[in-house]
Amino acid sequence: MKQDDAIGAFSALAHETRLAVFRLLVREGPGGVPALEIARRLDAKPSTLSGHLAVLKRAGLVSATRRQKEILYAPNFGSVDALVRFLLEDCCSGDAAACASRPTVSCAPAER
Amino acid sequence: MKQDDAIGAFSALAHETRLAVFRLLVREGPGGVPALEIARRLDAKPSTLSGHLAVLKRAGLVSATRRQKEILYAPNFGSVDALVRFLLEDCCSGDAAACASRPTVSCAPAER
DNA sequence: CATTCATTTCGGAAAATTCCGAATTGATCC
DNA sequence: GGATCAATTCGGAATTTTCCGAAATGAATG
Repeated sequence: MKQDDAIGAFSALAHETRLAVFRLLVREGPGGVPALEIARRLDAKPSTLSGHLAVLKRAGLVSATRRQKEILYAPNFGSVDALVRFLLEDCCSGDAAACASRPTVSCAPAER
Repeated sequence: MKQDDAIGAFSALAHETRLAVFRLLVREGPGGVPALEIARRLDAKPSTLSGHLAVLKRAGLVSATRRQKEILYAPNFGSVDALVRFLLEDCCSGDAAACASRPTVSCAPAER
Protein backbone atom coordinates (compact mmCIF):
# COMPACT_ATOMS: atom_id res chain seq x y z
CA MET A 1 0.00 0.00 0.00
CA LYS A 2 1.29 3.42 -1.01
CA GLN A 3 0.37 6.71 0.59
CA ASP A 4 -1.87 7.73 -2.29
CA ASP A 5 -3.83 4.50 -1.96
CA ALA A 6 -4.37 5.16 1.72
CA ILE A 7 -5.46 8.73 1.04
CA GLY A 8 -7.88 7.45 -1.58
CA ALA A 9 -9.40 5.02 0.91
CA PHE A 10 -9.61 7.55 3.74
CA SER A 11 -11.11 10.17 1.43
CA ALA A 12 -13.66 7.64 0.25
CA LEU A 13 -14.74 6.92 3.82
CA ALA A 14 -14.69 10.60 4.83
CA HIS A 15 -18.17 11.23 3.51
CA GLU A 16 -21.52 10.67 5.15
CA THR A 17 -23.16 8.72 2.35
CA ARG A 18 -20.10 6.71 1.35
CA LEU A 19 -19.39 5.73 4.94
CA ALA A 20 -23.01 4.66 5.33
CA VAL A 21 -22.74 2.63 2.12
CA PHE A 22 -19.64 0.82 3.28
CA ARG A 23 -21.05 0.05 6.70
CA LEU A 24 -24.27 -1.19 5.12
CA LEU A 25 -22.26 -3.53 2.91
CA VAL A 26 -20.26 -4.71 5.93
CA ARG A 27 -23.47 -5.58 7.72
CA GLU A 28 -24.81 -7.38 4.66
CA GLY A 29 -21.65 -9.40 4.27
CA PRO A 30 -19.91 -10.88 1.23
CA GLY A 31 -23.12 -11.61 -0.71
CA GLY A 32 -23.42 -8.08 -2.04
CA VAL A 33 -26.26 -5.62 -2.51
CA PRO A 34 -27.57 -4.15 -5.81
CA ALA A 35 -26.78 -0.50 -6.43
CA LEU A 36 -30.37 0.65 -6.58
CA GLU A 37 -31.23 -1.15 -3.37
CA ILE A 38 -28.40 0.67 -1.64
CA ALA A 39 -29.76 3.93 -3.01
CA ARG A 40 -33.24 3.11 -1.83
CA ARG A 41 -32.14 2.06 1.66
CA LEU A 42 -30.02 5.18 2.10
CA ASP A 43 -32.54 7.49 0.45
CA ALA A 44 -30.06 8.71 -2.15
CA LYS A 45 -30.46 9.60 -5.80
CA PRO A 46 -29.23 6.83 -8.10
CA SER A 47 -26.89 9.08 -10.05
CA THR A 48 -25.37 10.52 -6.91
CA LEU A 49 -24.95 7.10 -5.38
CA SER A 50 -23.38 5.76 -8.53
CA GLY A 51 -20.65 8.35 -8.18
CA HIS A 52 -20.10 7.39 -4.56
CA LEU A 53 -19.90 3.71 -5.44
CA ALA A 54 -17.34 4.53 -8.11
CA VAL A 55 -15.22 6.33 -5.49
CA LEU A 56 -15.40 3.39 -3.10
CA LYS A 57 -14.58 0.97 -5.88
CA ARG A 58 -11.64 3.01 -7.16
CA ALA A 59 -10.34 3.08 -3.59
CA GLY A 60 -10.50 -0.71 -3.49
CA LEU A 61 -12.96 -0.74 -0.61
CA VAL A 62 -15.74 -2.50 -2.49
CA SER A 63 -15.99 -4.82 -5.45
CA ALA A 64 -18.78 -5.11 -7.97
CA THR A 65 -20.14 -8.16 -9.73
CA ARG A 66 -23.01 -8.41 -12.11
CA ARG A 67 -25.89 -10.76 -11.41
CA GLN A 68 -28.27 -10.68 -14.34
CA LYS A 69 -29.59 -7.16 -14.58
CA GLU A 70 -28.19 -5.99 -11.28
CA ILE A 71 -24.73 -5.07 -10.12
CA LEU A 72 -23.96 -6.32 -6.64
CA TYR A 73 -21.58 -4.37 -4.44
CA ALA A 74 -19.73 -6.10 -1.62
CA PRO A 75 -17.10 -4.89 0.87
CA ASN A 76 -13.42 -5.75 0.63
CA PHE A 77 -12.51 -6.63 4.18
CA GLY A 78 -8.90 -7.06 3.19
CA SER A 79 -8.65 -3.42 2.18
CA VAL A 80 -9.54 -2.36 5.72
CA ASP A 81 -6.88 -4.65 7.05
CA ALA A 82 -4.28 -3.27 4.66
CA LEU A 83 -5.29 0.28 5.48
CA VAL A 84 -4.85 -0.16 9.22
CA ARG A 85 -1.59 -1.99 8.76
CA PHE A 86 -0.32 0.91 6.67
CA LEU A 87 -1.49 3.38 9.29
CA LEU A 88 0.29 1.56 12.12
CA GLU A 89 3.34 0.51 10.14
CA ASP A 90 6.53 0.29 12.17
CA CYS A 91 4.61 1.26 15.30
CA CYS A 92 6.89 2.55 18.06
CA SER A 93 9.79 1.66 15.76
CA GLY A 94 9.30 -1.96 16.75
CA ASP A 95 9.71 -1.43 20.47
CA ALA A 96 7.10 -3.84 21.82
CA ALA A 97 7.37 -2.52 25.37
CA ALA A 98 6.62 1.05 24.35
CA CYS A 99 3.78 -0.07 22.10
CA ALA A 100 1.57 -1.03 25.04
CA SER A 101 -1.86 0.07 23.84
CA ARG A 102 -2.15 -1.91 20.70
CA PRO A 103 -5.44 -2.19 18.88
CA THR A 104 -6.53 -5.66 17.95
CA VAL A 105 -9.32 -5.32 15.50
CA SER A 106 -11.50 -8.08 14.20
CA CYS A 107 -14.85 -8.20 12.50
CA ALA A 108 -15.49 -11.62 13.99
CA PRO A 109 -18.67 -11.45 16.03
CA ALA A 110 -18.20 -13.80 18.96
CA GLU A 111 -15.05 -15.63 20.14
CA ARG A 112 -14.80 -13.90 23.48
CA MET B 1 -18.41 6.50 18.26
CA LYS B 2 -20.91 8.36 16.12
CA GLN B 3 -20.85 8.72 12.38
CA ASP B 4 -19.68 12.32 12.52
CA ASP B 5 -16.74 11.33 14.69
CA ALA B 6 -15.74 8.68 12.18
CA ILE B 7 -16.05 11.14 9.31
CA GLY B 8 -13.88 13.59 11.22
CA ALA B 9 -11.20 10.98 11.72
CA PHE B 10 -11.30 9.74 8.13
CA SER B 11 -11.23 13.31 6.80
CA ALA B 12 -8.27 14.07 9.01
CA LEU B 13 -6.34 11.10 7.61
CA ALA B 14 -7.40 11.79 4.02
CA HIS B 15 -4.65 14.32 3.48
CA GLU B 16 -1.07 13.82 2.45
CA THR B 17 0.54 15.89 5.19
CA ARG B 18 -1.80 14.87 8.00
CA LEU B 19 -1.44 11.19 7.14
CA ALA B 20 2.33 11.59 7.14
CA VAL B 21 2.14 13.34 10.51
CA PHE B 22 0.10 10.57 12.06
CA ARG B 23 2.34 7.82 10.71
CA LEU B 24 5.40 9.68 11.92
CA LEU B 25 3.89 9.88 15.39
CA VAL B 26 3.02 6.18 15.26
CA ARG B 27 6.63 5.35 14.46
CA GLU B 28 7.87 7.60 17.25
CA GLY B 29 5.56 6.04 19.77
CA PRO B 30 3.85 7.39 22.88
CA GLY B 31 6.68 9.76 23.83
CA GLY B 32 5.53 12.49 21.49
CA VAL B 33 7.24 14.87 19.08
CA PRO B 34 7.33 18.71 19.23
CA ALA B 35 5.26 20.52 16.61
CA LEU B 36 8.18 22.32 15.04
CA GLU B 37 10.19 19.14 14.76
CA ILE B 38 7.30 17.52 12.92
CA ALA B 39 7.20 20.53 10.59
CA ARG B 40 10.93 20.31 9.98
CA ARG B 41 10.93 16.58 9.34
CA LEU B 42 8.01 16.83 6.92
CA ASP B 43 9.25 20.04 5.30
CA ALA B 44 6.06 21.93 6.08
CA LYS B 45 5.43 25.53 7.10
CA PRO B 46 4.76 25.86 10.83
CA SER B 47 1.47 27.71 10.38
CA THR B 48 0.21 25.18 7.89
CA LEU B 49 1.25 22.30 10.07
CA SER B 50 -0.35 23.85 13.11
CA GLY B 51 -3.65 23.76 11.30
CA HIS B 52 -3.16 20.13 10.39
CA LEU B 53 -2.29 19.22 13.97
CA ALA B 54 -5.45 20.97 15.13
CA VAL B 55 -7.49 18.85 12.73
CA LEU B 56 -5.88 15.64 13.95
CA LYS B 57 -6.40 16.66 17.54
CA ARG B 58 -10.02 17.65 17.04
CA ALA B 59 -10.56 14.24 15.45
CA GLY B 60 -9.14 12.59 18.56
CA LEU B 61 -6.31 10.96 16.64
CA VAL B 62 -3.51 12.71 18.51
CA SER B 63 -3.08 14.30 21.90
CA ALA B 64 -0.89 17.23 22.87
CA THR B 65 1.05 17.88 26.06
CA ARG B 66 3.32 20.75 26.88
CA ARG B 67 6.89 20.08 27.93
CA GLN B 68 8.48 23.41 28.84
CA LYS B 69 8.54 25.51 25.70
CA GLU B 70 7.45 22.75 23.37
CA ILE B 71 4.16 21.01 22.74
CA LEU B 72 4.56 17.29 22.19
CA TYR B 73 2.14 15.47 19.93
CA ALA B 74 1.53 11.76 20.34
CA PRO B 75 -0.81 9.32 18.58
CA ASN B 76 -3.98 7.94 20.14
CA PHE B 77 -3.84 4.28 19.26
CA GLY B 78 -7.22 3.73 20.84
CA SER B 79 -8.86 6.05 18.33
CA VAL B 80 -7.71 3.82 15.48
CA ASP B 81 -9.14 0.84 17.26
CA ALA B 82 -12.47 2.60 17.82
CA LEU B 83 -12.55 3.75 14.20
CA VAL B 84 -12.09 0.27 12.78
CA ARG B 85 -14.60 -1.21 15.19
CA PHE B 86 -17.12 1.38 14.05
CA LEU B 87 -16.34 0.61 10.42
CA LEU B 88 -16.83 -3.15 10.87
CA GLU B 89 -19.69 -2.93 13.35
CA ASP B 90 -22.16 -5.81 13.11
CA CYS B 91 -20.10 -7.38 10.35
CA CYS B 92 -22.10 -9.90 8.30
CA SER B 93 -24.94 -9.30 10.79
CA GLY B 94 -23.13 -11.53 13.23
CA ASP B 95 -22.92 -14.56 10.99
CA ALA B 96 -19.48 -15.92 11.83
CA ALA B 97 -19.45 -18.40 8.99
CA ALA B 98 -20.12 -15.75 6.35
CA CYS B 99 -17.57 -13.43 7.87
CA ALA B 100 -14.65 -15.55 6.75
CA SER B 101 -12.10 -12.94 5.76
CA ARG B 102 -11.79 -11.05 8.97
CA PRO B 103 -8.99 -8.56 9.48
CA THR B 104 -7.04 -8.91 12.65
CA VAL B 105 -5.03 -5.78 13.06
CA SER B 106 -2.37 -5.13 15.61
CA CYS B 107 0.43 -2.66 15.92
CA ALA B 108 2.44 -5.17 17.91
CA PRO B 109 5.71 -5.79 16.10
CA ALA B 110 6.53 -9.45 16.64
CA GLU B 111 4.47 -12.20 18.28
CA ARG B 112 4.19 -14.41 15.26
C1' DC C 1 -34.12 -7.15 -32.47
C1' DA C 2 -36.69 -4.18 -29.77
C1' DT C 3 -37.95 -3.26 -25.15
C1' DT C 4 -37.05 -2.91 -20.50
C1' DC C 5 -34.72 -2.15 -16.49
C1' DA C 6 -30.39 -1.07 -13.76
C1' DT C 7 -26.78 1.78 -13.75
C1' DT C 8 -23.49 5.29 -15.26
C1' DT C 9 -21.88 9.70 -17.50
C1' DC C 10 -21.98 14.54 -18.06
C1' DG C 11 -22.51 19.69 -16.99
C1' DG C 12 -21.98 23.25 -14.13
C1' DA C 13 -23.27 25.72 -9.99
C1' DA C 14 -22.71 25.68 -4.74
C1' DA C 15 -19.99 24.46 -0.86
C1' DA C 16 -15.85 23.02 1.43
C1' DT C 17 -10.84 22.57 1.81
C1' DT C 18 -6.05 24.08 1.46
C1' DC C 19 -2.23 27.18 1.68
C1' DC C 20 1.04 30.56 3.63
C1' DG C 21 2.76 35.17 5.50
C1' DA C 22 2.12 38.39 9.03
C1' DA C 23 0.70 39.20 13.43
C1' DT C 24 -0.39 37.26 17.97
C1' DT C 25 -0.39 34.37 21.90
C1' DG C 26 1.70 31.95 25.69
C1' DA C 27 5.06 30.00 28.38
C1' DT C 28 9.85 29.99 29.83
C1' DC C 29 14.37 31.80 31.09
C1' DC C 30 17.58 35.29 32.60
C1' DG D 1 9.83 42.45 33.70
C1' DG D 2 11.88 41.87 29.23
C1' DA D 3 13.62 38.91 25.82
C1' DT D 4 13.11 34.69 23.49
C1' DC D 5 11.37 30.78 21.47
C1' DA D 6 7.42 27.63 20.16
C1' DA D 7 3.17 27.52 18.42
C1' DT D 8 -1.34 29.34 16.88
C1' DT D 9 -4.72 32.56 14.64
C1' DC D 10 -6.35 35.12 10.85
C1' DG D 11 -7.27 36.73 5.80
C1' DG D 12 -8.49 35.60 1.51
C1' DA D 13 -7.32 33.55 -2.99
C1' DA D 14 -6.87 29.00 -5.44
C1' DT D 15 -8.25 24.41 -5.73
C1' DT D 16 -11.24 20.53 -4.91
C1' DT D 17 -15.49 18.25 -3.76
C1' DT D 18 -20.41 17.61 -3.94
C1' DC D 19 -24.93 17.42 -5.92
C1' DC D 20 -28.66 16.16 -9.10
C1' DG D 21 -31.39 15.98 -13.58
C1' DA D 22 -31.20 14.64 -18.18
C1' DA D 23 -29.27 11.77 -21.38
C1' DA D 24 -26.63 7.67 -22.52
C1' DT D 25 -25.04 2.97 -21.88
C1' DG D 26 -25.38 -1.91 -21.42
C1' DA D 27 -27.06 -6.24 -20.44
C1' DA D 28 -31.06 -9.31 -20.30
C1' DT D 29 -35.62 -10.71 -21.68
C1' DG D 30 -39.51 -11.75 -24.65
